[in-house]
Amino acid sequence: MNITAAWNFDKGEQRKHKLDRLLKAAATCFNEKGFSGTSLKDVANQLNITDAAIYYYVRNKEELVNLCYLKATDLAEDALDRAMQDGASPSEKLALFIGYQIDHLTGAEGPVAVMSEIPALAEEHREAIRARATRHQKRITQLIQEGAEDGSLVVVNPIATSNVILGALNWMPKWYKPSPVLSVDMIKQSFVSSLMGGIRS
Amino acid sequence: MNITAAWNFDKGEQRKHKLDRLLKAAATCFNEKGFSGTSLKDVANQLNITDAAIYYYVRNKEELVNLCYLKATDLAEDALDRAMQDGASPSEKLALFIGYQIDHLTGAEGPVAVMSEIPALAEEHREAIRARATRHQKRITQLIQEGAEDGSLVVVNPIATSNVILGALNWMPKWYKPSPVLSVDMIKQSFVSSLMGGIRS
DNA sequence: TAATTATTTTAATTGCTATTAAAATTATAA
DNA sequence: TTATAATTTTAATAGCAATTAAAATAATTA
Repeated sequence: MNITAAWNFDKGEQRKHKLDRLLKAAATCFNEKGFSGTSLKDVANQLNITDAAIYYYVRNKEELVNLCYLKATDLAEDALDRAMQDGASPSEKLALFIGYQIDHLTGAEGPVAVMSEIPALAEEHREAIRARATRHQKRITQLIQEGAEDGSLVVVNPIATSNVILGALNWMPKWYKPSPVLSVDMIKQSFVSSLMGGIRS
Repeated sequence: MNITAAWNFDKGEQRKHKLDRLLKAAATCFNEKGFSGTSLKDVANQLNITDAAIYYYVRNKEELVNLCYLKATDLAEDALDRAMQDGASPSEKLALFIGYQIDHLTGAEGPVAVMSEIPALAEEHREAIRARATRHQKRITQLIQEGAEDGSLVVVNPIATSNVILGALNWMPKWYKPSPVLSVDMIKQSFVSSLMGGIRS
């Protein structure tokens, strides 16, 4: 019985693990060729399976993007949540967020899909993702605003500034690949320095 | 004869103008739904013509993206060229480049297509675009480097920094729309302040 | 081992979309 | 006006890619 339970557990885990690999393969393709430019065969090839096998893990292609975008959203929110917890000042929170998010984008949970084809989502999913993305950006804008108010940040316009920060981060999966010449740590320092030095007072 | 020449001139201009409108409609669609996610019918609908009519102006869909990407590349290079001319120090050149590029992204030449599906290009075009994009980024990296050397900029890593700047700019077409609350001028100031303040010594 | 369940593949089917050719329309020139 | 050239549309064609159902294989359980 213990054994049975253990096996069942493993099976569930195996399935989850395979879905995970599927999402990673999909994200890789999407970032490279876009959602619509990626065929299920492209994704399947990366995993040495047939395109039809994908349907065992996912209802359809749309669900595949949706899961990728949900994961991307989860990670972004997680980075911000943790930054809010760990940081003392708005300025520090912002710097931590940038670092945590870069960890996600370059870490083992990745690759993270760039959310650049939200209109391709089914209406329900689209609105859900949009709402969370909007909320996320508002939280960051708010943080910048607070920093401006308490004097720890010097900001021309909080909305534009949040777009600068999120733009630089969103674009990362487009160019990043592990490299000895440009370590993740170097990237983090550089991003924080470039993005924060300018608005930190 | 003068009249004939004038008419011929106008005809050529009209054709050019229509191609121009075509490219703008295409860029709008591409930025919204991606290259592969955009059908020629989508583009045609924006212009109140039939999808087949597009083939009078362009050989095929691939040429359409290529022209969009060529235009995007031209504009980016133009912004940098002019900045190099007009600016005195590396720091000033960089700031001018950011401003000029935002002018392009928000101005009447736009919308400018985000070059996010380069793999969709035919091999020849792809390599040509890639080469120019690489060169463009190298010039900016170089500029940052020079600024670091002459002490006008403080930089952790020039490559990462150029990615921050280009990422923030590349992402702009994804969120920008004319708005009275957030003027182009405000955006320019904000971008320069956020992106430059941090690396300016 | 035999039976059952899970996973993957093979082999259709279907619809969409790029592309083309021919026809129709519109504009220009004589 | 009439002929010629430019532009657009209508009406195919053709191929790809998502999806599905049925069959095959592999794994698990009894």
